[in-house]
Amino acid sequence: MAMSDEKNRYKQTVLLPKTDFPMKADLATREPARRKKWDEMKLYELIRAARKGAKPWVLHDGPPYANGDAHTGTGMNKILKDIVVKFRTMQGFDSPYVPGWDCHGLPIEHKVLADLGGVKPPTMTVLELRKKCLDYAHGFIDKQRQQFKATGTLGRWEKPYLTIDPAYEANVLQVFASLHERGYITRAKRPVHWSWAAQSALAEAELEYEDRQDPSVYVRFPVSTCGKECKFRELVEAREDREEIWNSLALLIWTTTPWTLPANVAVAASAGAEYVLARYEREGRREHMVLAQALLSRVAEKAKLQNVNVLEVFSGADLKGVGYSHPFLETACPVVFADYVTLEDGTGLVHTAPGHGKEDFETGKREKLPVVCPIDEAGKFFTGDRLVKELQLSPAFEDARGWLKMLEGQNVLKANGLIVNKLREEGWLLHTENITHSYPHCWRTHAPVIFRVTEQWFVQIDHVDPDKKLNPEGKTLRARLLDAIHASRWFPAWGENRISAMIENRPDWCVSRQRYWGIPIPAFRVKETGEVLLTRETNRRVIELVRQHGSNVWFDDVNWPAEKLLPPEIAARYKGKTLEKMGDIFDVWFEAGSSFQAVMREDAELREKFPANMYLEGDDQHRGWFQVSLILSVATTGVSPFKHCLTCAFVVDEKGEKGSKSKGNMWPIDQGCKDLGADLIRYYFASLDTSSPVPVTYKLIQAASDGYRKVRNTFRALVGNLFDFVPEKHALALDKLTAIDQWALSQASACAVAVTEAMERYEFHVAMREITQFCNVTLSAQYIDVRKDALYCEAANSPKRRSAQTAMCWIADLLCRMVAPILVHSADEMWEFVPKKASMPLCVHLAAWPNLDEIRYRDDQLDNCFQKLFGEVKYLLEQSLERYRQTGKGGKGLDFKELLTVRRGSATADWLTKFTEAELAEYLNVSQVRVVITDDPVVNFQGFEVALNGDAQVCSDKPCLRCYRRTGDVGAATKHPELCKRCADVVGDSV
RNA sequence: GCGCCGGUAGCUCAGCUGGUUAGAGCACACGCCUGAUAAGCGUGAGGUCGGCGGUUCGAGUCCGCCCCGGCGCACCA
Repeated sequence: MAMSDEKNRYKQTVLLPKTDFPMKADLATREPARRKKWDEMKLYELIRAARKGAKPWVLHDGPPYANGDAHTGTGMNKILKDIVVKFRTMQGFDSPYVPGWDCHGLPIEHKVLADLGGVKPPTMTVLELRKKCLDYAHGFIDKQRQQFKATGTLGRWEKPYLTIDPAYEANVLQVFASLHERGYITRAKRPVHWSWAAQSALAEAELEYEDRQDPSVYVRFPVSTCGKECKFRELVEAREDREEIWNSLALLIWTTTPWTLPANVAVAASAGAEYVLARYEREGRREHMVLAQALLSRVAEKAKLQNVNVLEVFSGADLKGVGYSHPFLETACPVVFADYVTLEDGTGLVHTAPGHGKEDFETGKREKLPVVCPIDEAGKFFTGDRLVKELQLSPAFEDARGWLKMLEGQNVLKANGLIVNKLREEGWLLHTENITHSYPHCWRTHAPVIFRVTEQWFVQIDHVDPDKKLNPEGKTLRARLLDAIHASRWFPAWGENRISAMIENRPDWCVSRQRYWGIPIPAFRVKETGEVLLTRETNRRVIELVRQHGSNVWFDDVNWPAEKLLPPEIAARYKGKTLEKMGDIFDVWFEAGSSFQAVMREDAELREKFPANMYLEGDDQHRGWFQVSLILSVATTGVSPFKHCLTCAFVVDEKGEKGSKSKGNMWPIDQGCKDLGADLIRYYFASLDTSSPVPVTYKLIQAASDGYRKVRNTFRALVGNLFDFVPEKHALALDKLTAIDQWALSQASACAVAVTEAMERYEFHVAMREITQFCNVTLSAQYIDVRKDALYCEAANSPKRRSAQTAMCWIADLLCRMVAPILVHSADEMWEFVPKKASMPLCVHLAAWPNLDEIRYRDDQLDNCFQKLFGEVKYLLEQSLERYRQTGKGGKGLDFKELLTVRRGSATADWLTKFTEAELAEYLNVSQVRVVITDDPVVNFQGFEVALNGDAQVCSDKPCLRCYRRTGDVGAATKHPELCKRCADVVGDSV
């Protein structure tokens, strides 16, 4: 048909958007290609070179453990780090990222041993075992490196730091030597958390509290002797029935760890509490016992005691001088007093075993009680003479009742049951039941932990460093740590409180472990005398040898006997004696915590940049890496190793359960990147508040893809309209732009300011929200929609069109830069479509963050007018149009004209008249607008009096064949009878 | 048990120092457009702002108590 031909003819003159920037992201194939390109162009090195000499801003990587896959949690951590680094880099900082791995430690040793059948084969040397551990670690470093790189994270992947590097090991020893020289280190016999499954001491950070069922037992400890001055004795002696009482009198104690009963050496009471002497019957027998008054009824009820009578009530202090005989070892033990004895549970009489509890140990120290600990590394009772000796039994003890025989070699958990049964058989057991309580477990083996007194190396948290330079005020390390914490900034802010509380309460740090896969504590022992040798000189020698040969020198007795590890003059001093290397290694936390020294203060690229600007890890690191790093750095350098500390929460699954490798509800991060796209995953992490638990599932991430697509398509619309725009040639000056284009730039500036501020606070989800809002509302629904006519239909080089293009080009550039730290692949792809000036770098990651001083273009008046126009007038109009559409008289905006009635003198009239009717028609996407200013009341369709009413009316004017507008002047140009005047002018003679 | 943080539409989040009918995006329903098209635009529905009480002329916003979730500390004998 002729009409259709006509239309096609004019269509060719419409400047429709044109771009090769694909609408479909196709992340799965494009992302790997882009990363390959980055590798080939050595992007990371280019960035380093470009920022050389710039002000440094370093995020120091906390080393993930080189074991297993990198899952979503570790992946999120790396992504957040990369966002920060890319942002700071764009801001112009020299921001190198050196990833690292934690390579020593029990989990790897455990895995390797498990592959060997659980224990080190006798034929295998320690060196051979360590070699297997090393290979294992290397395998996972390579694997995880690939997984992390799949997230688009840039860094010095080819030269990471590894805690197994000899140089790193030497630095760990250096930190230790420095602590030692400053007096922080002590070797002492103390109760420590002991994992019998891992056969090693554990630090606080290596404990996990889990629920566990244990026997709760009430045991009678028979009263034997009472001192002469004993008030309790006088009480009983004053009674006529004293004979009967003495014959069946016991202290009633309570415990949930029956296996510690053999180590019992005392009973602790509260001097201030009220106790009773009670008579009762059970199983037909009459007995007597002492316990706290407040707990009598509860105990009596539990144990179903009959005819309970309180014979005497007295103060706990009256028990001074009471002695009892251990119920099965028959040793004579005292009653002591301790302030931690409470009346909440139990009997008010506390079974005290200094070998198996921290408080018991302290009580034991004060009361000069023996420390008994008959349990070996594996959590089993000693055997034979060793057991007798440890229990401090007299040589005459014959074990007539078979207790020792029963206990010998038993695991503590098994012993629980055995002891309870035998106590019951012998009649000591008043009552037993099972209780569930949370109990510390070994974080790796998940076996319950026990307290065991051993000799260990400790870092003393309350030590006062004598060095006036580092510690001018003579404070304890604990106090200085709290100062350093306060001097750092914490994101979120509550992190400061959390770690402060932990530091305030923490005990000395037990840094020794009894394992193979780690860095040795470089102490020697004189075999003949037991003297422990650890000096500045021996440390120096060992550090030097480890730096040259690695920590294996300590474990290589063939090539490196003790003498060779000692400085010659010291070896000479001990001539004739046998020196041996002691067998402890460092807690792995000590290694990781030394990274401030081994990496930040040593690495050629980072050396000058200590302390780091940021540490960023999961919030569990408040008691882990943050804490140990702080301790070691403050103790040896006097300052916190970081200025900012940012934490993220754990990753959880759709049920809100903590993701864990063992549960299998987490997937490897590279698999997710492959399936969903790294940028989408990055977008997802950046769009929610990572300071509270982060749910991560494929479904949730896919749901976020709409937001991602909106950014992509908005950008596409912008650059699609820039196909014929060359900034240098066509860009207009700011003051020459059309009002709506100026407004768009003003909005973009506001967005950039908000985004920058959010990024500075590391609140990426706020930044993403700003960007999303900007794309969805300001750009897509308001600005671009309205500018289409100018872009498509005005003459190619008309000021109006060039004005719109100037703004769009500028906004496209801004948008691309703002999303670059997050959508690392897509932004770089977008970058290729931003019209380039000569000065712009090849890759967006080499580009600068929008300079707020330059772009801070705001026009409040303009913002106001357009906000009202789009917010109020347009809404009014659309409602009006909707009413038409619902009657079936469908149609697009251009089929309508709008009558705006405004009350004269109203505020609305004030700003509305700043627009011409033609502008209003354009901005409201209708064909014509008529503004009527009236003195009469303005009434809306519901009959309410308002300042402004909008009334859409079907426009019967003929539509322009080219621009669809019904402007009323179609046909004015004789040459183009189907076109409006504007279009006729634009088309001219070209068709 | 103690402490910290949070509980706002189906989802992800805004709501500053208390002040008009509590917002946005997505999802949903309905519709428009077919010149951003595996796009775009519009309208709509949807919330007792965890619960109860209090302060106030007025509270999502302040106070108290309680419930739920997360976390930390302590859970010791």
